[in-house]
Amino acid sequence: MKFSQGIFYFHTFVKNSDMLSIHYIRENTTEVVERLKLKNFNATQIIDTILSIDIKRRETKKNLEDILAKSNSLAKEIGILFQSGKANEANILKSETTELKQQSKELTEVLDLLEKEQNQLLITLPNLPHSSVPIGKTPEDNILIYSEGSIPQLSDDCLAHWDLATKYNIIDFELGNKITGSGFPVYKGKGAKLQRALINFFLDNAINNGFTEIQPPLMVNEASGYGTGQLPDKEGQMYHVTLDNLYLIPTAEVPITNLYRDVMLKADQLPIKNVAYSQCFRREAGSYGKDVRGLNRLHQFDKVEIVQLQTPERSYETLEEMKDYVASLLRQLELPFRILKLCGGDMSFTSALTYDLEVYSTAQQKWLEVSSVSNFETFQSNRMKLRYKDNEGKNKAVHTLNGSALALPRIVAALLENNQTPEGIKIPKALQAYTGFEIIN
RNA sequence: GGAGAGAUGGCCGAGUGGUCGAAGGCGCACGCCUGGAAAGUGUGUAUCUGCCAAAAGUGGAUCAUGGGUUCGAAUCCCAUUCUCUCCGCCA
Repeated sequence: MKFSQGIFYFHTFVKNSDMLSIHYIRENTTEVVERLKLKNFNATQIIDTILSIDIKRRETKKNLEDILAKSNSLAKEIGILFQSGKANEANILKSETTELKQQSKELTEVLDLLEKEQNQLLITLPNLPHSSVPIGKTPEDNILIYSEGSIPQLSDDCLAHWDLATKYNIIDFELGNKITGSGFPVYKGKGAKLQRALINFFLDNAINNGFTEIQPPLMVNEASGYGTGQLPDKEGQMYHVTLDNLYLIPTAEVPITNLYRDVMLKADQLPIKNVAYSQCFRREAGSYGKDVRGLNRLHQFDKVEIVQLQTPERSYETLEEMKDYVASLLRQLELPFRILKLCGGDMSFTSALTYDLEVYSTAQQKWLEVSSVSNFETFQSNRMKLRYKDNEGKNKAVHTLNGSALALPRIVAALLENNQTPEGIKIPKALQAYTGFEIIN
C-alpha cells in the first residue's frame, strides 16, 4: 500500500476492510438492523442493498475463480508439454487460453466494481451498540449511573478559570493567540509545572495499575488514521501535514492502537494494557461560542490515554475496570464527578458502549467531560486486521478499548475553580508530591 | 538530499520463467525413545477467501505494495514504500 498521494490511494485500504463484517450481516440481518436502531440509524435499505450486491459479488467471484482454475491447469499442462519437447501440442493448448484470459479480465472488472460498491456501503454503517445501551437521541438521554463528591460552596465573587489563570499568571491565552492562534494557550510558571505534575501523576498511576508506558509519534500516516476510524469520516478534525501526507494525532489512541495493526496475537498475550501521554491536536472545525472559552476546548492539549486489547469474553469486564480506574484518579484529585452511560444517539460511530466521566467546574457551573471510556469490540480490529489465536487455534478478532486517564485542560479548569480560596489555589494532596508546592498564589 | 545494495513463511535462509505456497535450518506442537529429562528420531507446522449446515474435501489469492510482459512470474519490466551501507546536512 502506498499513502504518498493521499486520496488517490485511499480505495486501497477501503477495499479490504469491513467494519461490520459482511458475514455477520449476512447471518444476523434482522439483529443488525434492530441494534442499529438504538443508534438512531435506519439501516434497512442499506443492508438490503448490501446483501443483494453480496449475492452478485459471490456469484461473480465463483465464476472468475472457475476460469482462473482452468487457466491455471492449462498453463501447467503447457509447461509440461514444452519441457517434454511437444511444442506443437503446447501451441494448440495455448490458443485455448485466449478466450479464458478475456473472460477473466472482464469478470475481474465486474468483481472489483461490486466489491467497491459493497465496501462503500459497509463503511457507512456505525458499530453495533451493546444491548445495554440506553435508548435516546441527545445527551439529555444519557443515564447517570454514579456520582461522587460534593460541590464546593464558593462565594459570589468567585472567578472562572480563565480569570484565575490571568490573576495568578499561570496560563496566557493572549500569548498563545499571538504566536499561534486561539486554542493554543501558553502555560507559565506554576501553570507549566502543574501540567507536568498531572502528566506524571496520571502516568505513574497507570503504571502502578499494570499499564505499560508508550511514547508514540505525534504524527501518523493515512493507514493509521483509517485503522482507528478517524479516516475517512473525521478527516476535517485532524491537522493534515500535506507535504508529507501525515496527520497530527487527535489522541494517543491512534498511534497506540495502531501499534497492533496487521498483528496476530496469541491468547496468552491478552490483555495488553498500554498507557501513553501525548499532546493532542484537534481542528475543532465548527465549534464556536461559549464552550470554547478558556481551557474548555483547545486545538492543542495534553492527555494521558489508556488502551487495552482484550478477548471478547472479557472485554466488558475490562471496560468496567477502566471506568473504575478513571474514577479513582478523580477521587484522588478530590474533584466532584459523575459517570454517565451514553445513550445510542450520543455515542460515537465506532463505539459499542461508552461511559463519560464528568467533573463539576464550580465557577462555570457546569459539568465538563474529562474522559470517555469505550469498548469498540471488533470494530477497530476488523479495520486493522488485528486478531489473536484462541486456545483452540482459531483466529478471532480482538476487542479494543480505550479511555482518557485523563485529559488535562478541563481537569485544570476544575482544579482552579473548585480550589480557589482568598489565599490562592490549593493543590490536592495527591498532587503535591508532583507539583512541589501546595498553593498557587 | 546524492550514490549503491536489498525486501521470501514465527525467525534465519535457498530459490532468475514452468509440476513453488515455496528447499534447508531454527523455533513450536504432537509421537517414539527414556525411570524422568536432555540428546536422538518421526510427523506436523501461514494467512485471507469461494463452494459446503459443518467437518472433510476442493477452488482462488498472497514471496514489501500497485501495475505490466507471458499460456505461465517469488523469478523479467515499470512505479511506489520501507530497510541497510557510504556521502552531505543536522538536534
